[in-house]
Amino acid sequence: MTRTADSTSAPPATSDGIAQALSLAIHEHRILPGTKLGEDELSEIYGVSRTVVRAALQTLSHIKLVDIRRNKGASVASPSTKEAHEVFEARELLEPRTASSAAKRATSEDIAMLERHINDEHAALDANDPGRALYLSGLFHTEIARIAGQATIAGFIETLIARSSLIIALYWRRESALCEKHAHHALLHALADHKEQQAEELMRSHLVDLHSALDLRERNGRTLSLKDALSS
Amino acid sequence: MTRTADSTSAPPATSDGIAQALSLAIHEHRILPGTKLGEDELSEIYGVSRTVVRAALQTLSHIKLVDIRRNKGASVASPSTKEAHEVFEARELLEPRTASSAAKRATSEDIAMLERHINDEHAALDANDPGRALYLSGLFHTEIARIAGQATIAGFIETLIARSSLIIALYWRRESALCEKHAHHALLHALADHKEQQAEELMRSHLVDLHSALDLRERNGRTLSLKDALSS
DNA sequence: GAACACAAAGTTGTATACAATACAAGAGTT
DNA sequence: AACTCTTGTATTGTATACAACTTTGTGTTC
Repeated sequence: MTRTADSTSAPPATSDGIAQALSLAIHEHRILPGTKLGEDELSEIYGVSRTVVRAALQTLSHIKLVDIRRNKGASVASPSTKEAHEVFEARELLEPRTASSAAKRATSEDIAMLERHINDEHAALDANDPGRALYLSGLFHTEIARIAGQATIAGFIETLIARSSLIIALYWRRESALCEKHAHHALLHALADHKEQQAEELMRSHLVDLHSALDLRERNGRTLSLKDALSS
Repeated sequence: MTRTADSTSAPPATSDGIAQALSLAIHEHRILPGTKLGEDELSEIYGVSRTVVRAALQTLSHIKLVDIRRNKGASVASPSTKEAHEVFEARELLEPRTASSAAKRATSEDIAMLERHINDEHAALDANDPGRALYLSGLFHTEIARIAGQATIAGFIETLIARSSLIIALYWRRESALCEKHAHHALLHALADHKEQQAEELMRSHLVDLHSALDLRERNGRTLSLKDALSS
């Protein structure tokens, strides 16, 4: 473990560093949708001026991780059910094809890295750290996109996965993440064996699984996010 | 106050307004790839402080329209040939399916709006304003994505089209934009008649056409952009 | 004359001060 | 008691001042 061990101990005094730190905290569900992100508060935490905090928040707002409203400030975004559907539909459009490309191009180092990610994910689950497990689970998808060698599409997928993390925080239904274990393992084998079509199909069904594991009935998520916000 | 009544009639003193004005200028090829965008210069032009200019530039850098390097400032991005391929491959993945959805959902008002856009585009060509014609041509695509009702994917397509404008500025080969005329007309009819599969296929071949109309041989585009920069 | 070193000018990065807006509480009136 | 208007506080938006860096031009040395 190179540089883990600290939640916020390594202070990233730069704008990108702060954006990344906040992004990680959101991915790991340590900050929940709806949480207010005051500029003064953050600038004190990271020991920089509001200027750089504002830049970080603007960055995050571009990938729709935080919501900035004029004269109202920034808060962690809480996607509506409609947005949730859109995000997963976009993933279902992009990721299967990307998995296919990845299966064609994956090297043995790539496979080793993915295997490492899966192991880390299991370790996080065993350590009772579901937030980190979720983050690593997302990383598995972004790495596949990167293996596919399409940086542009990989960037899109990265933002979609970030938003998925918010959606899961708001609308997740089942307790079991066991299905994922198998799905990721199966995907890994398909990629290692360069079975393009199989990888594509596995990815598609995996995403449909995730999508259907959400509770997206109409009772719009705002109220739920409000409740979350109050609890903090 | 030299508030020059100027090119873009209404002076947008806000950060988003400036970003939009610059984006439009880039779309219309009034600012070419590689052009330096000094903060002082822009802040004087728009009559605001560097603070808001910086925010606008950061926004544009997020959609890869401008390139910001630390301590070096901002300039209009000039995509490499690799990036150009990626952008069009991403479009070929996203837009056909989107056109299909649009064909299913298009209302008569949607069709009327698209028709208006095509007419405007022809008018711009007749008025010898190819930049504006190119911008409107891109708008045609973004409007189709919007009709499809997938705001997330529409956002992706919007950024891809913006980058396409840079790519065209750098690598466009043919003179004739006539092919587009027919392609857009044919697409319009397919959408109006709700012929989903036909719309999907037309969009795909249209994009392949555009892609192949680029000169993306390896002699990387940086030099070309430099030449362009010198000519201004 | 060419190469290097250094100085000066200009540009970007960051912090701080001030202005404007939104939110909350309280006083006063009906 | 309910409502509204006013006032005070807190937070965001913008401008400006200062620091750090990059670049450019000049002068010195070999």
